[in-house]
Amino acid sequence: MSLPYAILTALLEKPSSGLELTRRFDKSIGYFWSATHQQIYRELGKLEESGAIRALPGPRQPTRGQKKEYEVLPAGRDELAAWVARIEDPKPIRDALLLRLRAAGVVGTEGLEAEVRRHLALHRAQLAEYRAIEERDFGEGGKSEVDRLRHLVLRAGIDLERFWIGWLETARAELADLGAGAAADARTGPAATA
Amino acid sequence: MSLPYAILTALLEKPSSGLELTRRFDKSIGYFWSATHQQIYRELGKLEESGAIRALPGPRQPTRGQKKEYEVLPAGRDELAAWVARIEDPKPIRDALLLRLRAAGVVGTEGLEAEVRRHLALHRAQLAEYRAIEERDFGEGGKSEVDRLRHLVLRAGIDLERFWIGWLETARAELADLGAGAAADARTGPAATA
DNA sequence: GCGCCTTGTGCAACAAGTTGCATAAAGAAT
DNA sequence: ATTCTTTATGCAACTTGTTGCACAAGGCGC
Repeated sequence: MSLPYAILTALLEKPSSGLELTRRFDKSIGYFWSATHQQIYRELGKLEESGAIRALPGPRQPTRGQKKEYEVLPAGRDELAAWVARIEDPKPIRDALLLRLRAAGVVGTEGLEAEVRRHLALHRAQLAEYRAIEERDFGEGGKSEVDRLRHLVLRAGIDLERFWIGWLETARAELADLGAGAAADARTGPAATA
Repeated sequence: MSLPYAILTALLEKPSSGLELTRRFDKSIGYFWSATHQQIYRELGKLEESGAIRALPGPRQPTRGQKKEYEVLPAGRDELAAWVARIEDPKPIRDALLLRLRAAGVVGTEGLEAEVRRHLALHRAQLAEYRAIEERDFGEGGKSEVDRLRHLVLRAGIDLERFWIGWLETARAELADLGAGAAADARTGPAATA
Protein backbone atom coordinates (compact mmCIF):
# COMPACT_ATOMS: atom_id res chain seq x y z
CA MET A 1 0.00 0.00 0.00
CA SER A 2 2.33 2.69 1.24
CA LEU A 3 5.75 1.20 0.66
CA PRO A 4 6.05 2.16 -3.01
CA TYR A 5 5.25 5.77 -2.06
CA ALA A 6 7.80 5.72 0.74
CA ILE A 7 10.37 4.58 -1.83
CA LEU A 8 9.36 7.23 -4.34
CA THR A 9 9.71 9.90 -1.66
CA ALA A 10 13.16 8.64 -0.68
CA LEU A 11 14.27 8.49 -4.32
CA LEU A 12 13.04 12.02 -4.98
CA GLU A 13 15.00 13.24 -1.98
CA LYS A 14 18.03 11.50 -3.50
CA PRO A 15 18.45 8.89 -6.26
CA SER A 16 19.86 5.72 -4.71
CA SER A 17 20.49 2.03 -5.10
CA GLY A 18 18.54 -0.65 -3.24
CA LEU A 19 21.06 -1.02 -0.47
CA GLU A 20 21.42 2.72 0.02
CA LEU A 21 17.64 2.95 0.33
CA THR A 22 17.68 0.18 2.90
CA ARG A 23 20.20 2.07 4.98
CA ARG A 24 18.30 5.32 4.69
CA PHE A 25 15.12 3.52 5.74
CA ASP A 26 16.94 2.34 8.83
CA LYS A 27 17.55 5.84 10.03
CA SER A 28 14.98 8.26 8.74
CA ILE A 29 11.88 7.16 6.84
CA GLY A 30 12.00 3.81 8.58
CA TYR A 31 11.15 5.49 11.88
CA PHE A 32 7.55 5.53 10.76
CA TRP A 33 7.55 3.06 7.85
CA SER A 34 10.13 0.32 8.19
CA ALA A 35 11.09 -2.11 5.43
CA THR A 36 13.64 -4.86 4.89
CA HIS A 37 15.98 -4.86 1.93
CA GLN A 38 13.91 -7.66 0.43
CA GLN A 39 10.75 -5.63 0.33
CA ILE A 40 12.65 -2.72 -1.14
CA TYR A 41 14.23 -4.71 -3.97
CA ARG A 42 10.94 -6.32 -4.83
CA GLU A 43 9.17 -2.96 -4.88
CA LEU A 44 11.93 -1.34 -6.93
CA GLY A 45 11.44 -4.05 -9.53
CA LYS A 46 7.70 -3.40 -9.69
CA LEU A 47 8.14 0.37 -9.84
CA GLU A 48 10.65 0.06 -12.67
CA GLU A 49 8.37 -2.24 -14.61
CA SER A 50 5.41 0.11 -14.20
CA GLY A 51 7.47 3.03 -15.46
CA ALA A 52 7.45 5.06 -12.24
CA ILE A 53 11.24 4.93 -11.88
CA ARG A 54 14.19 3.96 -14.05
CA ALA A 55 17.72 2.75 -13.50
CA LEU A 56 20.36 5.41 -14.09
CA PRO A 57 22.60 4.36 -16.94
CA GLY A 58 25.87 3.62 -15.13
CA PRO A 59 29.13 2.04 -16.35
CA ARG A 60 27.82 -1.47 -16.73
CA GLN A 61 24.29 -2.44 -15.77
CA PRO A 62 23.17 -5.95 -16.42
CA THR A 63 25.19 -8.04 -13.98
CA ARG A 64 24.30 -9.24 -10.54
CA GLY A 65 26.14 -7.87 -7.50
CA GLN A 66 26.60 -4.57 -9.30
CA LYS A 67 25.20 -1.35 -7.92
CA LYS A 68 22.10 -0.12 -9.69
CA GLU A 69 20.86 3.41 -9.01
CA TYR A 70 17.30 4.52 -9.61
CA GLU A 71 15.67 7.87 -10.24
CA VAL A 72 12.01 8.87 -10.27
CA LEU A 73 10.30 9.55 -13.60
CA PRO A 74 7.52 12.15 -14.06
CA ALA A 75 4.88 9.41 -13.97
CA GLY A 76 6.13 8.31 -10.53
CA ARG A 77 6.15 11.84 -9.24
CA ASP A 78 2.55 12.31 -10.38
CA GLU A 79 1.45 9.10 -8.68
CA LEU A 80 3.08 10.24 -5.45
CA ALA A 81 1.43 13.67 -5.62
CA ALA A 82 -1.94 11.99 -6.15
CA TRP A 83 -1.37 9.70 -3.18
CA VAL A 84 -0.58 12.63 -0.89
CA ALA A 85 -4.08 13.98 -1.32
CA ARG A 86 -5.86 10.62 -1.47
CA ILE A 87 -8.68 9.81 0.94
CA GLU A 88 -7.50 7.00 3.17
CA ASP A 89 -8.75 6.27 6.68
CA PRO A 90 -6.33 5.99 9.58
CA LYS A 91 -5.68 2.38 10.56
CA PRO A 92 -6.73 1.36 14.07
CA ILE A 93 -3.98 0.75 16.62
CA ARG A 94 -2.43 -2.71 16.69
CA ASP A 95 -0.45 -3.08 19.87
CA ALA A 96 0.47 -6.36 21.46
CA LEU A 97 1.29 -4.88 24.85
CA LEU A 98 -2.22 -3.50 25.24
CA LEU A 99 -3.49 -6.94 24.33
CA ARG A 100 -1.26 -8.47 26.97
CA LEU A 101 -2.60 -6.12 29.62
CA ARG A 102 -6.07 -7.20 28.71
CA ALA A 103 -5.05 -10.87 28.81
CA ALA A 104 -3.50 -10.26 32.23
CA GLY A 105 -6.99 -9.47 33.44
CA VAL A 106 -7.99 -13.10 32.92
CA VAL A 107 -4.78 -15.07 33.49
CA GLY A 108 -2.95 -12.89 35.99
CA THR A 109 -0.28 -10.22 35.80
CA GLU A 110 2.70 -12.39 36.64
CA GLY A 111 5.85 -11.26 34.85
CA LEU A 112 4.15 -8.32 33.16
CA GLU A 113 5.62 -5.59 35.32
CA ALA A 114 9.15 -6.46 34.22
CA GLU A 115 8.07 -6.32 30.60
CA VAL A 116 6.41 -2.94 31.14
CA ARG A 117 9.62 -1.62 32.68
CA ARG A 118 11.61 -2.90 29.74
CA HIS A 119 9.31 -1.16 27.26
CA LEU A 120 9.56 2.00 29.30
CA ALA A 121 13.35 1.95 28.94
CA LEU A 122 13.09 1.31 25.20
CA HIS A 123 10.69 4.20 24.68
CA ARG A 124 12.87 6.53 26.74
CA ALA A 125 15.84 5.58 24.56
CA GLN A 126 13.83 6.20 21.39
CA LEU A 127 12.72 9.57 22.69
CA ALA A 128 16.33 10.52 23.40
CA GLU A 129 17.28 9.52 19.86
CA TYR A 130 14.52 11.64 18.34
CA ARG A 131 15.45 14.59 20.52
CA ALA A 132 19.05 14.33 19.36
CA ILE A 133 17.92 14.37 15.73
CA GLU A 134 15.70 17.35 16.47
CA GLU A 135 18.59 19.20 18.05
CA ARG A 136 20.91 18.37 15.16
CA ASP A 137 18.55 18.99 12.22
CA PHE A 138 16.08 21.56 13.44
CA GLY A 139 18.07 23.45 16.05
CA GLU A 140 17.97 27.00 14.70
CA GLY A 141 15.33 28.89 12.76
CA GLY A 142 15.45 29.77 9.04
CA LYS A 143 13.37 26.82 7.99
CA SER A 144 12.40 25.93 4.47
CA GLU A 145 9.09 24.30 3.63
CA VAL A 146 10.67 20.83 3.51
CA ASP A 147 12.28 21.38 6.92
CA ARG A 148 9.04 22.50 8.50
CA LEU A 149 7.19 19.44 7.24
CA ARG A 150 9.97 17.09 8.30
CA HIS A 151 10.07 18.67 11.73
CA LEU A 152 6.32 18.24 12.03
CA VAL A 153 6.68 14.53 11.34
CA LEU A 154 9.51 14.21 13.82
CA ARG A 155 7.42 15.93 16.46
CA ALA A 156 4.74 13.29 15.97
CA GLY A 157 7.37 10.68 16.76
CA ILE A 158 8.53 12.60 19.81
CA ASP A 159 5.05 13.12 21.18
CA LEU A 160 4.12 9.52 20.56
CA GLU A 161 7.10 8.37 22.61
CA ARG A 162 6.13 10.81 25.33
CA PHE A 163 2.63 9.38 25.31
CA TRP A 164 3.93 5.84 25.70
CA ILE A 165 6.30 6.83 28.48
CA GLY A 166 3.50 8.50 30.38
CA TRP A 167 1.12 5.62 29.92
CA LEU A 168 3.70 2.97 30.77
CA GLU A 169 4.50 4.79 34.00
CA THR A 170 0.85 4.66 34.95
CA ALA A 171 0.69 1.01 33.99
CA ARG A 172 3.74 0.16 36.05
CA ALA A 173 2.28 1.90 39.08
CA GLU A 174 -1.03 0.12 38.63
CA LEU A 175 0.66 -3.27 38.30
CA ALA A 176 2.78 -2.65 41.38
CA ASP A 177 -0.36 -1.70 43.24
CA LEU A 178 -2.23 -4.82 42.17
CA GLY A 179 0.90 -6.87 42.77
CA ALA A 180 1.31 -7.82 46.43
CA GLY A 181 -2.24 -8.78 47.38
CA ALA A 182 -3.48 -9.94 44.00
CA ALA A 183 -0.52 -12.14 43.08
CA ALA A 184 -1.90 -15.15 44.91
CA ASP A 185 -5.43 -15.24 43.51
CA ALA A 186 -4.28 -14.24 40.02
CA ARG A 187 -2.75 -17.66 39.72
CA THR A 188 -5.99 -19.45 40.47
CA GLY A 189 -8.42 -16.99 38.90
CA PRO A 190 -9.15 -13.28 38.86
CA ALA A 191 -12.79 -13.27 39.92
CA ALA A 192 -11.95 -13.64 43.62
CA THR A 193 -11.12 -9.94 43.99
CA ALA A 194 -14.71 -8.82 43.33
CA MET B 1 1.75 -13.62 16.31
CA SER B 2 -0.78 -12.02 18.62
CA LEU B 3 -4.09 -12.99 17.12
CA PRO B 4 -4.31 -16.45 18.72
CA TYR B 5 -3.73 -14.85 22.12
CA ALA B 6 -6.36 -12.22 21.47
CA ILE B 7 -8.78 -15.03 20.71
CA LEU B 8 -7.81 -17.01 23.81
CA THR B 9 -8.39 -13.90 25.92
CA ALA B 10 -11.79 -13.31 24.38
CA LEU B 11 -12.78 -16.96 24.84
CA LEU B 12 -11.71 -16.93 28.48
CA GLU B 13 -13.82 -13.86 29.05
CA LYS B 14 -16.70 -15.77 27.49
CA PRO B 15 -16.90 -18.96 25.39
CA SER B 16 -18.22 -18.09 21.96
CA SER B 17 -18.66 -19.14 18.36
CA GLY B 18 -16.64 -17.70 15.48
CA LEU B 19 -19.23 -15.15 14.51
CA GLU B 20 -19.78 -14.02 18.08
CA LEU B 21 -16.04 -13.52 18.41
CA THR B 22 -16.02 -11.47 15.22
CA ARG B 23 -18.72 -9.21 16.61
CA ARG B 24 -16.95 -8.85 19.94
CA PHE B 25 -13.73 -7.99 18.12
CA ASP B 26 -15.61 -5.25 16.33
CA LYS B 27 -16.40 -3.47 19.53
CA SER B 28 -13.92 -4.19 22.27
CA ILE B 29 -10.71 -6.14 21.65
CA GLY B 30 -10.73 -5.01 18.04
CA TYR B 31 -10.09 -1.42 19.16
CA PHE B 32 -6.44 -2.36 19.53
CA TRP B 33 -6.25 -5.65 17.61
CA SER B 34 -8.71 -5.93 14.76
CA ALA B 35 -9.43 -9.11 12.81
CA THR B 36 -11.81 -10.26 10.10
CA HIS B 37 -14.05 -13.28 10.51
CA GLN B 38 -11.76 -15.14 8.11
CA GLN B 39 -8.72 -14.75 10.30
CA ILE B 40 -10.73 -15.75 13.31
CA TYR B 41 -12.14 -18.95 11.81
CA ARG B 42 -8.74 -19.98 10.52
CA GLU B 43 -7.12 -19.34 13.88
CA LEU B 44 -9.89 -21.18 15.73
CA GLY B 45 -9.17 -24.19 13.56
CA LYS B 46 -5.47 -24.09 14.38
CA LEU B 47 -6.10 -23.58 18.09
CA GLU B 48 -8.49 -26.51 18.18
CA GLU B 49 -6.04 -28.75 16.36
CA SER B 50 -3.23 -27.81 18.73
CA GLY B 51 -5.36 -28.61 21.75
CA ALA B 52 -5.55 -25.08 23.16
CA ILE B 53 -9.34 -24.91 22.82
CA ARG B 54 -12.17 -27.33 22.11
CA ALA B 55 -15.65 -27.16 20.68
CA LEU B 56 -18.39 -27.37 23.26
CA PRO B 57 -20.50 -30.46 22.66
CA GLY B 58 -23.78 -28.93 21.47
CA PRO B 59 -26.90 -30.55 19.97
CA ARG B 60 -25.39 -31.48 16.60
CA GLN B 61 -21.86 -30.51 15.67
CA PRO B 62 -20.57 -31.75 12.39
CA THR B 63 -22.54 -29.77 9.83
CA ARG B 64 -21.70 -26.56 8.11
CA GLY B 65 -23.71 -23.42 8.81
CA GLN B 66 -24.30 -24.67 12.36
CA LYS B 67 -23.10 -22.67 15.34
CA LYS B 68 -20.00 -24.08 16.99
CA GLU B 69 -18.96 -22.75 20.39
CA TYR B 70 -15.45 -22.99 21.76
CA GLU B 71 -13.95 -22.94 25.23
CA VAL B 72 -10.33 -22.66 26.36
CA LEU B 73 -8.55 -25.75 27.69
CA PRO B 74 -5.90 -25.61 30.45
CA ALA B 75 -3.12 -25.88 27.85
CA GLY B 76 -4.44 -22.77 26.11
CA ARG B 77 -4.67 -20.87 29.35
CA ASP B 78 -1.06 -21.74 30.15
CA GLU B 79 0.14 -20.60 26.74
CA LEU B 80 -1.66 -17.30 27.22
CA ALA B 81 -0.16 -16.77 30.67
CA ALA B 82 3.31 -17.45 29.26
CA TRP B 83 2.74 -14.96 26.44
CA VAL B 84 1.72 -12.22 28.88
CA ALA B 85 5.19 -12.26 30.44
CA ARG B 86 7.11 -12.91 27.22
CA ILE B 87 9.87 -10.56 26.10
CA GLU B 88 8.75 -8.89 22.88
CA ASP B 89 9.90 -5.52 21.61
CA PRO B 90 7.39 -2.83 20.71
CA LYS B 91 6.88 -2.51 16.98
CA PRO B 92 7.84 0.82 15.41
CA ILE B 93 5.04 3.11 14.26
CA ARG B 94 3.63 2.50 10.79
CA ASP B 95 1.56 5.46 9.78
CA ALA B 96 0.71 6.40 6.23
CA LEU B 97 -0.30 9.97 7.06
CA LEU B 98 3.14 10.75 8.47
CA LEU B 99 4.59 9.32 5.30
CA ARG B 100 2.32 11.53 3.25
CA LEU B 101 3.45 14.62 5.15
CA ARG B 102 7.00 13.70 4.35
CA ALA B 103 6.14 13.10 0.70
CA ALA B 104 4.43 16.49 0.62
CA GLY B 105 7.83 17.97 1.30
CA VAL B 106 9.00 16.88 -2.14
CA VAL B 107 5.86 16.94 -4.28
CA GLY B 108 3.84 19.71 -2.65
CA THR B 109 1.07 19.86 -0.08
CA GLU B 110 -1.83 20.17 -2.46
CA GLY B 111 -4.96 18.46 -1.16
CA LEU B 112 -3.32 17.41 2.09
CA GLU B 113 -4.98 19.93 4.35
CA ALA B 114 -8.43 18.54 3.57
CA GLU B 115 -7.23 15.05 4.38
CA VAL B 116 -5.74 16.25 7.67
CA ARG B 117 -9.05 17.86 8.57
CA ARG B 118 -10.88 14.65 7.76
CA HIS B 119 -8.56 12.62 9.99
CA LEU B 120 -9.02 15.18 12.73
CA ALA B 121 -12.78 14.63 12.61
CA LEU B 122 -12.37 10.85 12.65
CA HIS B 123 -10.08 10.96 15.68
CA ARG B 124 -12.42 13.29 17.51
CA ALA B 125 -15.26 10.85 16.86
CA GLN B 126 -13.17 7.93 18.09
CA LEU B 127 -12.26 9.85 21.23
CA ALA B 128 -15.92 10.56 21.90
CA GLU B 129 -16.70 6.85 21.51
CA TYR B 130 -13.98 5.86 23.96
CA ARG B 131 -15.12 8.47 26.45
CA ALA B 132 -18.66 7.13 26.26
CA ILE B 133 -17.39 3.63 26.97
CA GLU B 134 -15.34 4.96 29.86
CA GLU B 135 -18.38 6.70 31.29
CA ARG B 136 -20.53 3.60 30.90
CA ASP B 137 -18.10 0.93 32.10
CA PHE B 138 -15.81 2.69 34.53
CA GLY B 139 -17.97 5.51 35.84
CA GLU B 140 -17.99 4.81 39.57
CA GLY B 141 -15.38 3.35 41.89
CA GLY B 142 -15.36 -0.15 43.39
CA LYS B 143 -13.14 -1.61 40.72
CA SER B 144 -12.01 -5.19 40.50
CA GLU B 145 -8.61 -6.17 39.19
CA VAL B 146 -10.02 -6.96 35.75
CA ASP B 147 -11.76 -3.58 35.62
CA ARG B 148 -8.65 -1.69 36.57
CA LEU B 149 -6.61 -3.37 33.85
CA ARG B 150 -9.32 -2.87 31.26
CA HIS B 151 -9.61 0.78 32.19
CA LEU B 152 -5.86 1.16 31.85
CA VAL B 153 -6.02 -0.18 28.32
CA LEU B 154 -8.93 2.08 27.46
CA ARG B 155 -7.00 5.07 28.78
CA ALA B 156 -4.19 4.24 26.37
CA GLY B 157 -6.73 4.44 23.55
CA ILE B 158 -8.09 7.72 24.86
CA ASP B 159 -4.69 9.32 25.27
CA LEU B 160 -3.58 8.13 21.85
CA GLU B 161 -6.59 9.82 20.27
CA ARG B 162 -5.83 12.96 22.23
CA PHE B 163 -2.27 12.84 20.96
CA TRP B 164 -3.43 12.55 17.36
CA ILE B 165 -5.95 15.35 17.75
CA GLY B 166 -3.29 17.64 19.16
CA TRP B 167 -0.77 16.78 16.50
CA LEU B 168 -3.27 17.04 13.65
CA GLU B 169 -4.27 20.50 14.85
CA THR B 170 -0.64 21.58 14.69
CA ALA B 171 -0.29 19.99 11.26
CA ARG B 172 -3.38 21.73 9.95
CA ALA B 173 -2.11 25.09 11.19
CA GLU B 174 1.28 24.49 9.62
CA LEU B 175 -0.25 23.50 6.29
CA ALA B 176 -2.51 26.53 6.28
CA ASP B 177 0.51 28.68 7.00
CA LEU B 178 2.57 27.17 4.19
CA GLY B 179 -0.49 27.24 1.96
CA ALA B 180 -1.03 30.62 0.34
CA GLY B 181 2.51 31.53 -0.73
CA ALA B 182 3.91 28.05 -1.22
CA ALA B 183 1.05 26.62 -3.26
CA ALA B 184 2.42 28.01 -6.51
CA ASP B 185 5.99 26.77 -6.30
CA ALA B 186 4.95 23.45 -4.76
CA ARG B 187 3.54 22.51 -8.13
CA THR B 188 6.81 23.09 -9.92
CA GLY B 189 9.22 22.05 -7.17
CA PRO B 190 9.80 22.72 -3.50
CA ALA B 191 13.41 23.90 -3.60
CA ALA B 192 12.42 27.41 -4.62
CA THR B 193 11.47 28.38 -1.06
CA ALA B 194 15.05 28.10 0.21
C1' DG C 1 47.18 -16.19 -6.86
C1' DC C 2 44.08 -17.47 -2.85
C1' DG C 3 41.10 -17.04 0.86
C1' DC C 4 38.17 -13.65 3.13
C1' DC C 5 35.33 -9.76 4.20
C1' DT C 6 32.27 -6.19 2.59
C1' DT C 7 29.06 -4.45 -0.59
C1' DG C 8 25.43 -5.45 -3.39
C1' DT C 9 21.40 -7.93 -5.71
C1' DG C 10 18.14 -11.26 -5.62
C1' DC C 11 15.21 -16.03 -5.23
C1' DA C 12 12.22 -18.98 -2.46
C1' DA C 13 9.42 -20.15 1.18
C1' DC C 14 6.74 -18.78 4.70
C1' DA C 15 3.48 -16.04 7.89
C1' DA C 16 -0.07 -12.69 8.49
C1' DG C 17 -3.77 -10.18 6.83
C1' DT C 18 -7.44 -9.06 3.13
C1' DT C 19 -11.11 -9.85 -0.30
C1' DG C 20 -14.43 -12.30 -2.68
C1' DC C 21 -17.25 -15.92 -2.86
C1' DA C 22 -19.59 -20.59 -1.83
C1' DT C 23 -22.33 -23.14 1.14
C1' DA C 24 -25.71 -24.46 4.60
C1' DA C 25 -29.46 -24.08 7.96
C1' DA C 26 -33.37 -21.60 9.98
C1' DG C 27 -36.90 -18.44 10.11
C1' DA C 28 -39.96 -14.83 7.93
C1' DA C 29 -42.79 -13.28 3.94
C1' DT C 30 -46.20 -14.04 0.61
C1' DA D 1 -44.48 -24.40 -1.04
C1' DT D 2 -41.10 -21.35 -2.45
C1' DT D 3 -38.42 -17.40 -2.13
C1' DC D 4 -35.79 -14.12 0.66
C1' DT D 5 -33.05 -12.69 4.49
C1' DT D 6 -30.27 -13.61 8.40
C1' DT D 7 -27.03 -16.28 10.84
C1' DA D 8 -23.23 -19.06 10.40
C1' DT D 9 -18.98 -21.53 8.66
C1' DG D 10 -15.54 -21.90 5.58
C1' DC D 11 -12.40 -22.32 0.91
C1' DA D 12 -9.31 -19.99 -2.43
C1' DA D 13 -6.61 -16.49 -4.15
C1' DC D 14 -4.12 -12.53 -3.37
C1' DT D 15 -1.11 -8.86 -1.02
C1' DT D 16 2.24 -7.53 2.46
C1' DG D 17 5.79 -8.41 5.35
C1' DT D 18 9.59 -11.71 7.23
C1' DT D 19 13.43 -15.02 7.19
C1' DG D 20 16.98 -17.61 5.36
C1' DC D 21 19.90 -18.26 1.94
C1' DA D 22 22.46 -18.01 -2.74
C1' DC D 23 25.30 -15.61 -5.73
C1' DA D 24 28.33 -12.00 -7.79
C1' DA D 25 31.99 -8.46 -7.79
C1' DG D 26 35.72 -5.90 -5.70
C1' DG D 27 39.13 -4.82 -2.27
C1' DC D 28 42.47 -6.49 1.23
C1' DG D 29 45.96 -9.40 3.41
C1' DC D 30 49.76 -12.29 2.64
